[in-house]
Amino acid sequence: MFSIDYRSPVPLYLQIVDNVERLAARGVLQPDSQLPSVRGLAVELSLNPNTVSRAYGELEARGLIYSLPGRGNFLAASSSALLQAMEQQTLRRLHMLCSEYICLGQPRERWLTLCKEAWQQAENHENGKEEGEKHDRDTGADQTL
Amino acid sequence: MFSIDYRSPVPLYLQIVDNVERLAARGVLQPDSQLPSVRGLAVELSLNPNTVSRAYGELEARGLIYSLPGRGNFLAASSSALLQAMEQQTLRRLHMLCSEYICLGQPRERWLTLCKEAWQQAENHENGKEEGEKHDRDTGADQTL
DNA sequence: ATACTGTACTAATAAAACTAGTACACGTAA
DNA sequence: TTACGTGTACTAGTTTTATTAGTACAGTAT
Repeated sequence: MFSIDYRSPVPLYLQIVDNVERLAARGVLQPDSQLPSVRGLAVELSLNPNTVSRAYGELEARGLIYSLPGRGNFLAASSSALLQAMEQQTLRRLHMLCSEYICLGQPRERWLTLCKEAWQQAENHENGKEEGEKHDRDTGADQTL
Repeated sequence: MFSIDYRSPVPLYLQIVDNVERLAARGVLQPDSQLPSVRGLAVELSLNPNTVSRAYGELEARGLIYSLPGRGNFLAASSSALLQAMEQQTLRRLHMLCSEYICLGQPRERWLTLCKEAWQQAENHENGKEEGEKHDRDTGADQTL
C-alpha cells in the first residue's frame, strides 16, 4: 500500500506523508482507522522507526492524524477534512506573504488585485500544460507493500 | 554607508542586498547613479569580490539595479520602481501558492476568500504589535562605511 | 510482567549554502 | 596598443543545515 523510492531525492519521511495523504484523499483509509504502527511500518519499509515517527509527526502537525501514546496513530480526517487541512496550510503561507506585503504600506485593494492576478496566471498555466504528469511527487517506486 | 554584521547568521551577500534596498527606498541612491564597484566594496568591507558580485546579481534579478559589463553597476529603480520590484516578487510567490491551491480543485471564489482572510489576520497582527522593532533585518552592525 | 504502542535524545551521515581564490572577458582612456 | 578599470565564470574549501539511524525511555493493554 505504501510506495517508497529509496533513491529519490525526496526525503523518505515526506514520501510516507504523501502516501498517507493520498490514501486518505482516496478514502482507502477511513476516519479513526488505525495506521500501521511506527515499528511495524519501519520493518516493512526497512527504515528506522524514528523516520516513520517523524512522518507521523508531520501528519499530526498538518491535522491529518492523531496520536494516542501507547495505543497507536489514527486517521483523523475524512477527505473533506483533508481538504480543510490543506486549506489551513495555504492560509498560513498566505498570511506570511501578506504580512510582508503590508510592510510596504500598500492598501488592501492592491493586495486583492495581486491575488486575482495570481489566480489568472496560475489558471492559464494550468490550462497551458496538457495532460502531462500527475501532481504526485514520485511514482517510480521500488517497493510496494 | 553600508552596515555589515560579520557575526550575524544572515549571509553577507544578503546584508548587502538589504543595505542597497534600504538606501534606494530612502532616496539616498538616485536612479542611474553608480554603485560602488565590486572590487571597491569588497576591499572596503573586507570581503571577496565574488560575495559582492553575488549580492549585485541578486539585486539585478530583483530588478533593482542593472549591470554594464566593463562599466559598473547602476541603480535602476526610483523608490516607486523599488516598490514595483517588491510587488513583482510578491506576485511570483503568490503565483506559486495559487498553483498548488488550484490543484486541490477549489474554485476562484474560495481562493479570494482565503486572500481576504489572510489580509484580515495580517492586519490584526500588525496592529497588535506596538511600536517594537523595525522590520529591518539587522541593525547591530559592526562596521559602517 | 510482558508485549505492544509512541517519543525523546544523541550521533552519524548526506546535502546544501555560503564564501573565497583564481583566472578570464569587456570597456574606457592614455 | 597598452594599461587599468570594470563585471563574471569556474572551482574549491568551509560551514551550516537537513535527513536518517541508534539507543533508551514512557505509556497502555492483556
